[in-house]
Amino acid sequence: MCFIILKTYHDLLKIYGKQGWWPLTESNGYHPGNYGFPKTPNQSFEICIGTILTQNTNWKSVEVAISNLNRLQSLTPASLLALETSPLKEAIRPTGYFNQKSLYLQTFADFFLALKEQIPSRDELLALRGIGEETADSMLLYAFKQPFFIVDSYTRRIFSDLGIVEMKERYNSIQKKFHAVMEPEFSGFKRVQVYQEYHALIVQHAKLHFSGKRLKLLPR
DNA sequence: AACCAGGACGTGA
DNA sequence: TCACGTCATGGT
Repeated sequence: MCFIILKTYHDLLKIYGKQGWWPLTESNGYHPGNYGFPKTPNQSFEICIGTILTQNTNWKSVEVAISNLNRLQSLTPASLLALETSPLKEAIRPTGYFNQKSLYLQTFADFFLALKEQIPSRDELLALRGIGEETADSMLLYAFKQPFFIVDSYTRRIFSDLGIVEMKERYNSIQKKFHAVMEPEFSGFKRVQVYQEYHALIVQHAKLHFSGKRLKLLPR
């Protein structure tokens, strides 16, 4: 298992190169090789908004929604919180679930303001409506640079196919396996970079080689 | 024309 | 805990 997790990471990196996630719209999208992002609280906030909006939805739709919010000058915590409900729903409509997501976004904006630029704990995030384990870890890893490996549906598919996890295995159980392998190999901020890249590579690979639930090609 | 996309949550068993 | 149903738009 240890070998497979590390080898797959290096294989994907070799095939696709650095992905430079999280894609930030207001700073010209991708920034491969530059791990300085996010540089400002507003950029961190934009990432968090993206993690909520992309739930069970295509990223292209999220880009449209974030662009809409930016046009309304509502991409900051305070301005998003102040935005009326109906224009907010209209702005994020392309991502679907706009009734719940509008509530989730403003709940989070309120929480983000109260943080005063401190780093939230995983439990604090999980206590918020609309933030489950994957979304919490996405925020922690990409917006707050904390070493939490993200387990999404692609991760389950790829690594269940490789025989080291079960499709309906508990989130924490799968995450532990990755943490156990990666932590001894990498340390400190390096581990954050690797977790960021690994998840991005998994998504990139899955986007290109999955059709529905069927795997068309495995890494090598 | 069904199927699914970088999920979360509520419900009844 | 487990298995389903619901939320909703947009692309293939």
